[in-house]
Amino acid sequence: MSSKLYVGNLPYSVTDDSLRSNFSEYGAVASAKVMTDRETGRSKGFGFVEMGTEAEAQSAIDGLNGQSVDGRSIVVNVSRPKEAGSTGGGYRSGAGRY
DNA sequence: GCTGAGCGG
Repeated sequence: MSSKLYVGNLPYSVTDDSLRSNFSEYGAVASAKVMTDRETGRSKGFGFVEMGTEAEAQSAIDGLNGQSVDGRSIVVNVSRPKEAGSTGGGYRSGAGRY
């Protein structure tokens, strides 16, 4: 399931609805969650968006990754990318596959 | 009405 997208470097103006709207353009958004600080109530600057399918997720990445939003380049990538190579250390094989 | 780590629960 690589339909989970990690969105980082987001402006504090972005909210769950904003992410959903932005990702909704590229596909069906299963769930959009912006990590807003519970204590201060401000956005942490990153969020998570889960698409219906991986294709839509990749489409959203290809469309929103590295794009300038609010004058800042946002980062859109699959949640917890699997770094191929090294054995052990990091994430275990299973989730994360292009 | 601001600032800035980046993978939530």
